[in-house]
Amino acid sequence: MADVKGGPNPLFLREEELRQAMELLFFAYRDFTGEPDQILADYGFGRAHHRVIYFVGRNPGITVSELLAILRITKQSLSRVLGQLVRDGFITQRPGLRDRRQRLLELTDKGRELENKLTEQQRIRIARAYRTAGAEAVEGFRTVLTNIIDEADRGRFERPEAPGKQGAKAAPPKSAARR
Amino acid sequence: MADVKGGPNPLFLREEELRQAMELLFFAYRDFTGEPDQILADYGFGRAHHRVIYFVGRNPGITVSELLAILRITKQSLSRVLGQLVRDGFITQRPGLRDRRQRLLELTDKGRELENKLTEQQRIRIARAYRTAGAEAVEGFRTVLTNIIDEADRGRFERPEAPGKQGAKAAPPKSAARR
DNA sequence: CTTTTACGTCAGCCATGTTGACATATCTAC
DNA sequence: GTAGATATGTCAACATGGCTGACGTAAAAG
Repeated sequence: MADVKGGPNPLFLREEELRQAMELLFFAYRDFTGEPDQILADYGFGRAHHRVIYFVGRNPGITVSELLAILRITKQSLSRVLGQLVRDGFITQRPGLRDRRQRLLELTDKGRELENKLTEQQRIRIARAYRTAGAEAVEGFRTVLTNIIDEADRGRFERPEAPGKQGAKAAPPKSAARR
Repeated sequence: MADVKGGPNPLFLREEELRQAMELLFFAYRDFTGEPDQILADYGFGRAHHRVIYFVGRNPGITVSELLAILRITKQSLSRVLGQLVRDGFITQRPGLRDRRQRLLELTDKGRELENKLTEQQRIRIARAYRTAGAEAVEGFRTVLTNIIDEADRGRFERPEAPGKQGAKAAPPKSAARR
């Protein structure tokens, strides 16, 4: 951690730096996801339910395939938790207008309530970290994390002020406007 | 991010900003952990094995309880994967010197080899993101992530140049020097 | 000497991922 | 309008990796 500017072993420093990043990700994700679990347990749900509720809440009218692409799980796995959430009245399905094979997903009021309860602690945690770290650090946080993400999904996080390659994507992905 | 100092709807922007952070974490972690899995499958292992191998490699001589505290799982869960790794010759155990009830864990050569294979892609991914984002962004990334982590574990990531509260912790946690 | 600690183990349960096969409704193209 | 592709669902079986609870042993600590 001393030995900046071409010390005796820059490769070791690089390695150490990379490993610290990996651990930061591990610990941050561990703690970030750790809190909502008790609430979920009260409902007989797990993290998978949380993820589904979250992304349906964020993308009202999302299709099943879009959700699958985000979560990167099989339809059978999704079907299990999604089925429960629909049966228990947290999510509604309705056929697509243009394509009636699709099941457009949306949170019910009950679903929105649970979503809010679940993410509240996470929002507080992030807000605290953002406040403590300051705007400049937040900018760096976003930049690095975006670059860690597979290129295919970076579009979700494009900033309008980005100079250079600003394609034509301002809207989220494809969903959201299919109601 | 626009709309500082009381724009039309600062609360909405804040909410949006926080949700983007949550999603950045989700996608980054999804892609960061996604790659090593094929390699693990070749060995008949899963992600749990990877985590154990990683943290034992990082903290040679770590005790079982320390590992449990990092992973935040039960000893029964750890025992399953750790047992396999020891039996298969990736990790060795030896009794502690001061306290012979402890089993100090260490990677074997075989273990180190696998560790390297597993984290290689992850190191490449982080290195690419760091290079693209630049030193300043990296600094912000570290600052924000550290603040997302539970206070109890932030010590692992303390920087020597940090002004203000620099306690007396320079060495990692407690392990590492117990051989 | 008793209690606490560090670790292990057996047994069973649950959540959540997987593969493979098959069914149905609907859209698209020829 | 029929054939094939697509969106979704479902059944069955299996693996991983969490969990709880109970019990055991060796060593440290009082």
